[in-house]
Amino acid sequence: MKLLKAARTVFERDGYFNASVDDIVKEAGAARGSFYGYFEDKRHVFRIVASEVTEAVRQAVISGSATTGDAVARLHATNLRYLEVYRANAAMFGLVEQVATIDPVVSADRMEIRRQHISRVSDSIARWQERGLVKKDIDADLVAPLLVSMTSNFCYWWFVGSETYEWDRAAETITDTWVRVLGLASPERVRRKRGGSPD
Amino acid sequence: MKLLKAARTVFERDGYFNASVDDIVKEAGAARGSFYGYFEDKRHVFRIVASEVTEAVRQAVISGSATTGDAVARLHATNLRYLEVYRANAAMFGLVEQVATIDPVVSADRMEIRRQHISRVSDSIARWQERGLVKKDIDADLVAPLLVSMTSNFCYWWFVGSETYEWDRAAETITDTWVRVLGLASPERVRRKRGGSPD
Amino acid sequence: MKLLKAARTVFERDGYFNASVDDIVKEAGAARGSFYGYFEDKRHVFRIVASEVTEAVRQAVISGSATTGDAVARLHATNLRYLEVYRANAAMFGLVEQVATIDPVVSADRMEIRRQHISRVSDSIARWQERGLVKKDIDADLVAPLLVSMTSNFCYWWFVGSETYEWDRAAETITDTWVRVLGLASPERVRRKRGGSPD
Amino acid sequence: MKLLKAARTVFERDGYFNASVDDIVKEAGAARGSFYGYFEDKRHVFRIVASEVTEAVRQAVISGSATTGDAVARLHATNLRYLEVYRANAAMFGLVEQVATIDPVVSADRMEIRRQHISRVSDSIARWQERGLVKKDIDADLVAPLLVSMTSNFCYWWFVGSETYEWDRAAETITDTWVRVLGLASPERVRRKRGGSPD
DNA sequence: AATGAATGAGGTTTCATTCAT
DNA sequence: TATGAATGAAACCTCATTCAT
Repeated sequence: MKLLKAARTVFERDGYFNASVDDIVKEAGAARGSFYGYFEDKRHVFRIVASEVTEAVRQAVISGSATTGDAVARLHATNLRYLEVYRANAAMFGLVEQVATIDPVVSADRMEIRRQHISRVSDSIARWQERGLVKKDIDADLVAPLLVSMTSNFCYWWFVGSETYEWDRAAETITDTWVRVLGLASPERVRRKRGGSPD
Repeated sequence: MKLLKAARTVFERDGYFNASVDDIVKEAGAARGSFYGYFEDKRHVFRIVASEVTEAVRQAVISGSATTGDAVARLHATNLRYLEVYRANAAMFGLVEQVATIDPVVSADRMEIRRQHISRVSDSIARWQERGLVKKDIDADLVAPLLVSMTSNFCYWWFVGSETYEWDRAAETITDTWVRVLGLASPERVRRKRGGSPD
Repeated sequence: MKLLKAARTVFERDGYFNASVDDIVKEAGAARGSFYGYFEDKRHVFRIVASEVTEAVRQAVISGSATTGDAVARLHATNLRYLEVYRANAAMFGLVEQVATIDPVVSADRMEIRRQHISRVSDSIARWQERGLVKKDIDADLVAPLLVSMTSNFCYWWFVGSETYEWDRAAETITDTWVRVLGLASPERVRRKRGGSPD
Repeated sequence: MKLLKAARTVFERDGYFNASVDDIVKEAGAARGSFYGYFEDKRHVFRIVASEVTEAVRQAVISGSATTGDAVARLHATNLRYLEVYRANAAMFGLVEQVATIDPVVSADRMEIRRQHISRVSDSIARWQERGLVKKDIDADLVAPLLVSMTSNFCYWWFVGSETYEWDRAAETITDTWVRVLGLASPERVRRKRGGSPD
């Protein structure tokens, strides 16, 4: 919708706190009062805009859970999908972090994404452990949040902040680091070798 | 100083955006105008309060660079120091993340801390590589920011957010994860050519 | 407009410096914020109110430039028009002098009025000199500002200050003084070569 | 005194309204509170500074009342004295006009100067009329304030405002204009000629 | 639904003045 | 007398929100 699109434009341009309802309606070419026919207030419209983005991240993180094929290759594919979604929505994703610090609803959304992300990683680890690809002494309840923090926060400084990295090398190093942390062996390697110090 | 202490109290209680200069002077039992004898505005007083905290983090991260002794033990000590400083200043540290999104000065401070933290980790990795404790093919320019992201963001969700972890186990898992990522062998282990989980 | 009228009322009653935006909105029966929908600040609204008055003066000073008829009679008519406009807008005219000392825009307006006034007088003198009603050795570049100063400042003390003069006698003395300064002879008098006090 | 001098400096530099007590004590190198040991408030210190200036003008206007000698020459001398004092104290004199619009005491002082100036001119006219140098039909009660307005306001625009005139020519034209207004004949001319149309 | 003028609470900031030392 | 920190009244201005049209 016109106002929703305008809101996202203004938020991305000015940030949440500098954006005023006025700026949004001006951007949309609408009248001041029209805004309140659609949204309760600035928070409300932000929550809606934000949910578009968080949904995209959820998709990137949740999908592709095929249980067959090469584990490392699939992990890498998931990581690449995550990096791409993060980069494409960097501005809004930065804003979600910003607004989460003051809006309980956005904060809850943000936590829910992380929760799901962690959950998905935990499940993967458990599956790998069952298949003997990851040692049983890996504490998934701690390692999963650590890996999610590592990846999401690295993306934050890369795509929202001003750190610059080379795409391929960064993506590969991320996956490589996951592999080292988990001692994740490719199924082939498991077959061939005994097991698992990270290479 | 009275107003500085009050400012920190109010910021930690109400957050940056809900805090007003009025609240601060009320908390300090001072008059409205007194505030402006010491600070230019709310931003200014926040920057000062924040710099106290960022300085504490800097100390935790920078100090203790003895080059002898057990590498893993010293890494663990540094991590513990970091966790303790983060926990002790959790509220303010959360605020720094919050305000960094809108105040360029706080943002620059925040970036500088990260830069120094990464730098310190890079240096450690380089030293370990020279001593043969870490393989040369570890890309410190990417692994250092990844490790810093992992640790700082995990602390954020733990101490500022509402995730709960058991202190000892979390601390040990963090160090353990660093060790796995780097393939860091204790000097002894290097000598004895024996694997083992870090203490 | 409601606020503009209220602003003028308050300015005339309290002066520029004692008037607050609050007083103006209270006088208008409007809300604080309404003011800023129309004006940027107190200065701005004053400039608008002032421009109404300066425009009135400009009209009084510029108009009626018929080139025929009795010179003295027409001079007197112009002077009367000036006195009337000054008296009718005395309060505001005093304020313009007051605010001109601190607001560059009002100051520029004030100067422009004087410039136009002087210019108009200069032109008249030149015309009279061409027609032989005023001697060529009159230095219009100096005499015009002197006459304008005389008239406007006399009005200031009369209508804004507390000096009191009898209307007819003052008006006639002013015109009479202009005539003496310029040695302005009525066309008839020039023809008849007879002196006479201006009507 | 140190504060008085500083006050004048600050007033002349910043104007009355922009000048703060703070600026004055800073200029004087004194402490905030010291000011109130000497003056009641900003108005008070301005009144004192102003009275120095108004006294100078009073002197220029009142003195030199010798009743003998050439009338026009003495008039010119008085006018020159007035111009010189005005020019020398232009900044403060402008401020007096400014502050007179809001401070009753300064306003009264300003009026008193004008009253004395007018009075002095009236007396001169009366004396000249007795001596036959000025016609009896000149209405001194109106012509005196007109001449004072002319001279003082011309000086205002010249020395305080931004109008520029050549000193000698302006001074002579002023006196010349007085002479025309009054039909003032030099005693010599009176003796030689019959009477008095201004040359 | 759309409009946009009007609202007024809420914040910011200044500065003349006081007062304990 | 000198100091300068503290005071607090009084102004300023913004902006989310309402409401009559």
